[in-house]
Amino acid sequence: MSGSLFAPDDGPWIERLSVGAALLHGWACADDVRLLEAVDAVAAQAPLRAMATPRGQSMSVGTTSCGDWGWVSDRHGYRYSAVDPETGHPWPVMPDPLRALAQGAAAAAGFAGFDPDACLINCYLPGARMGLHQDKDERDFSAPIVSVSLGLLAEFLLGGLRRADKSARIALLHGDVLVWGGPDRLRYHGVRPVQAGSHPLLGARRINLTFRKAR
DNA sequence: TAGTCACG
DNA sequence: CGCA
Repeated sequence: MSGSLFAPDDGPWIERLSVGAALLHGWACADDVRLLEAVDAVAAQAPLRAMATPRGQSMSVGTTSCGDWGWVSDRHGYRYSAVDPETGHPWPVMPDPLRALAQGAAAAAGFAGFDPDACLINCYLPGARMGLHQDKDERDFSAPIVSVSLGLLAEFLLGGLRRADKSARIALLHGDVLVWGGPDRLRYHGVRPVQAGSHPLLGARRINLTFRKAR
């Protein structure tokens, strides 16, 4: 005998949260080193930076992107851009391990055929957070959102379709993948301030990868 | 309103 | 902590 009677210890397992949302526990754990190497390669070409909100305030997360489109924010608003505004260069190509992970996770959650053209990379140091918001800068909402967590624990907030709706608190651990789409595609969501800590692979940080179909 | 902060 |  080995392991707990109450928690699986032999690989990923899928928790269905609602009709269009699923939490894939530990889905990315087996590939974590490869994924982190890919993220580092992207960040070497398109450095993480704190973006400004349209009201001029600095976001607490460090952000970069890869793929055909990158999500950007400045005084002009939120939008997708084909080039990194910091360098004027196109975003780095989406590394194959990242694309494959997103496609596999989407399929496992019931969204076969997901073909992301944008991967937003957010780096959370302790204290960093993400306010409640909707992902609504994409052209159409038929494709799901695939969110991969690496490193420090995050307390994720999954709200409803209206800002005032109550949010559920979901613990996101290293390797967890959260997928939401269909009737849940426009759910408000956010991340509570990340608590201090240290992860064996990533140290004192959390990396989140968010895959979208922007166009 | 992908933000912060004051107030109860 | 929730609200404005």
